[in-house]
Amino acid sequence: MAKQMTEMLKGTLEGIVLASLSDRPAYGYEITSWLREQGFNDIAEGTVYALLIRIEQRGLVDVERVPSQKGPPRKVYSLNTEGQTYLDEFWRTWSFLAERLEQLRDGGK
Amino acid sequence: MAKQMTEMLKGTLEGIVLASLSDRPAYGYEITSWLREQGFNDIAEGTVYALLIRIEQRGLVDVERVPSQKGPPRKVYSLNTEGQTYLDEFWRTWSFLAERLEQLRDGGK
DNA sequence: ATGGCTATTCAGTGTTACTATCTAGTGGTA
DNA sequence: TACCACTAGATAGTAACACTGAATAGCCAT
Repeated sequence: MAKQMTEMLKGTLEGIVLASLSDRPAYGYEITSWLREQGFNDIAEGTVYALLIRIEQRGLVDVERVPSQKGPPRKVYSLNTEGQTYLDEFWRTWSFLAERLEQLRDGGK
Repeated sequence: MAKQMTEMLKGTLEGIVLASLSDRPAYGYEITSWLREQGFNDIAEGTVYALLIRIEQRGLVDVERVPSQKGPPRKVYSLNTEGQTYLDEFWRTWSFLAERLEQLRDGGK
């Protein structure tokens, strides 16, 4: 992937996934496919799974193992209350950053 | 600093500084102060200096040593052609990401 | 049984911002 | 003089995160 995108995703990819989970629960493979549909063509599967493990260990999501007809059991993640709080905080941080950057882009310093 | 902001700055702080330099040349201490004015209260000085060394080594900026009446000589950085190209690429990457996030925020998945 | 799709895990790497500390030059003040 | 504050830059070590590449595992069709 482009190096700039890789670096820019740090911190934001987590928010993207949490925001997606706030819409509806999903499992890792599904999230990866969805990200690719959204244009994040080069996101590695390993990246998504590592992220999911992190947010699970931080207690931001609940996990349920669900059998699949197409392969090994899925780990379905859903945002819990703590995760929602964290997501709200993410949006505040994002908004601050986005505002500063928009100011910078049009209008110079 | 808030951990979310720390992670989100990875990749974007570089663009912010480059964008600032595209407006006018500046030296490290000045950039740090300016960032604080912009609301990035907790950015460490060491972070800015490290970033400036990186973009210098990548050849994105030109450097000039300028004596100061207030202290040791300043290293004044200015964006060069290569840096401008890199900044344009940064804005494209940022736009993509910002669009995706705005979509996510209003409208869900 | 083999290959293809689904699904998850893991070890190792590179990049970046942070903390904490250090060096240095200038000017003011006790 | 000695000390302090402000200006200005450098550096060693740490934490966090996305990536690479590979391995494991289950299901189905040929």
